[in-house]
Amino acid sequence: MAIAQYGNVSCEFRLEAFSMKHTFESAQPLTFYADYDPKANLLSYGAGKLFMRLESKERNPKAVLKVYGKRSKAYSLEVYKRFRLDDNMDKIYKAIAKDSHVSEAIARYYGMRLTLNDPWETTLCFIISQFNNVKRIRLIVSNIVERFGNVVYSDGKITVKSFPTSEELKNATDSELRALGTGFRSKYITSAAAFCTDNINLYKLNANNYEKLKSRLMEIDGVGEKVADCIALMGYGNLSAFPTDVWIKRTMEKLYFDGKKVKPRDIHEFAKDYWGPYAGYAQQYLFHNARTYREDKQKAEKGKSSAEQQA
DNA sequence: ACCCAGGCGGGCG
DNA sequence: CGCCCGCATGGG
Repeated sequence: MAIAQYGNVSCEFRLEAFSMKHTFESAQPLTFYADYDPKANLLSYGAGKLFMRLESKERNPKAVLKVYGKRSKAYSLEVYKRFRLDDNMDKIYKAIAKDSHVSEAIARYYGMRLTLNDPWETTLCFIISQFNNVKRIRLIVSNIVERFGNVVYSDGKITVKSFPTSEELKNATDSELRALGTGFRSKYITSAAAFCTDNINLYKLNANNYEKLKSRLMEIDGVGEKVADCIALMGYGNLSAFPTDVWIKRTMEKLYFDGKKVKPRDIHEFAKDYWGPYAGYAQQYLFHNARTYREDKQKAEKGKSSAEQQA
């Protein structure tokens, strides 16, 4: 593929630890509707009124991240912020790699970053995530962007739409949303959209006060403790948050609680004491490892057994 | 057929 | 408070 067809390079980042592949396979809000081409390691998506196209040349552990688009300072700052490129991964890895469980996950998914997403976008994505799986979350979010988003880029080959604002969604009808696959979550979506438009300003919440932030977010219909943690982590960049979903619960019980069933409160307490201010990064590595390494092992087993059958 | 998926709100004790 | 249940939908 000719680079020219992507337009001009607007900025370029040389990074010590950045993997677009692992970042985009790790089930974060922007990956729920981005158009990602793993062969070219090229990502396209709409963010607010921006269109982003990024290409990563990975030279593990060094990477070059090229950004195609408008050559402006605001644009490059947006990319910088969203991909948390100022995170000192060396320092973070040292802080969370306290045992082989985390250090092995870091080795496998070296360069995976948390992303910093728009608060409303994160809220909607994780309301949809409840009692759902990643594949379907991706589908539903894409459907919503396709149906309610505005075109931010179009070149004849690819069209990219922005994520709809709460105001753009609050008047959506129930049947309209259910047609997009939202199911029983449809009422949460319209209720949250109205609340975030009229009763709370997500853009004025204090990102640094973890407990306060979480309790404010839980005022939103359809946002409980787990979803609030996801929003705090990926929508506000509060790295103290430790979202405890079914995967993390199982993983934590197995690795740190001797296989015993424990409550999310016990897990939060452990995470806070053990990983401290970077607990959120530990969570993302354990979560991605639990899902992906398991899949890879299953594929390997499958390939092995079929190979044995053939032999 | 049955079980599971980045859970939540409501109702009950 | 804590516990239990129903909730839509598609894939393994």
